[in-house]
Amino acid sequence: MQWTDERVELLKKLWADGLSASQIAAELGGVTRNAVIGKVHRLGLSGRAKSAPSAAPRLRKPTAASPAHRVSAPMAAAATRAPQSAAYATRGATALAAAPVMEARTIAAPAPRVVPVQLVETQPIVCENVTIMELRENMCRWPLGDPSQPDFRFCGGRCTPGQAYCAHHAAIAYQPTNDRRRDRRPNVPTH
DNA sequence: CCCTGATTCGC
DNA sequence: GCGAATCAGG
Repeated sequence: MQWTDERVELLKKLWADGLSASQIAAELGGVTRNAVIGKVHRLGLSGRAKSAPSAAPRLRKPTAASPAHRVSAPMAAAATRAPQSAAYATRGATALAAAPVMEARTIAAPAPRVVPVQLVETQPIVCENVTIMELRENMCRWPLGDPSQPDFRFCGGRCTPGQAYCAHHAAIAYQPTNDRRRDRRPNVPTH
């Protein structure tokens, strides 16, 4: 990915809006938060409108050394860090950039608004109803409500980073449809 | 643990 | 210039 004028502009805007580096990275897609921070500094627009605790001259990295400083494969690190970033659509609805990777069909179909709590779960489903701004990598991206409405939220429940949904919503989202995928073992015979 | 920005320095 | 690795902290 490269820092095109448009991406730089968006970066500036989002940074000025107070988004965190990781949030901006997610919005932009194809970059890590490190890249964003690095760019921000290079653009000389760090600091933002904070109480500027700043100053705090950083000590040089004492150890250095670091033999295997970097992974051999250039993209390896980025890949592990941002497997989902590539999935984000940079183009189009910016506000939905962090939405789970789903086809239009999927968006229309599940109508997750009314979450069926019929499934047996050990714990009650806890949807934190977070906004896109509050979404983190380890938060469930299960949409709640109408994406076109201002009250649109995401579940926000805990999930392992890289996973789209929390355990509960993953169970809903990834229900095998039996008649599809027959190449998969229908069920485990015994034990 | 999760996260934040800041810095260094090989590329 | 770029950004991963690292640091320092909340």
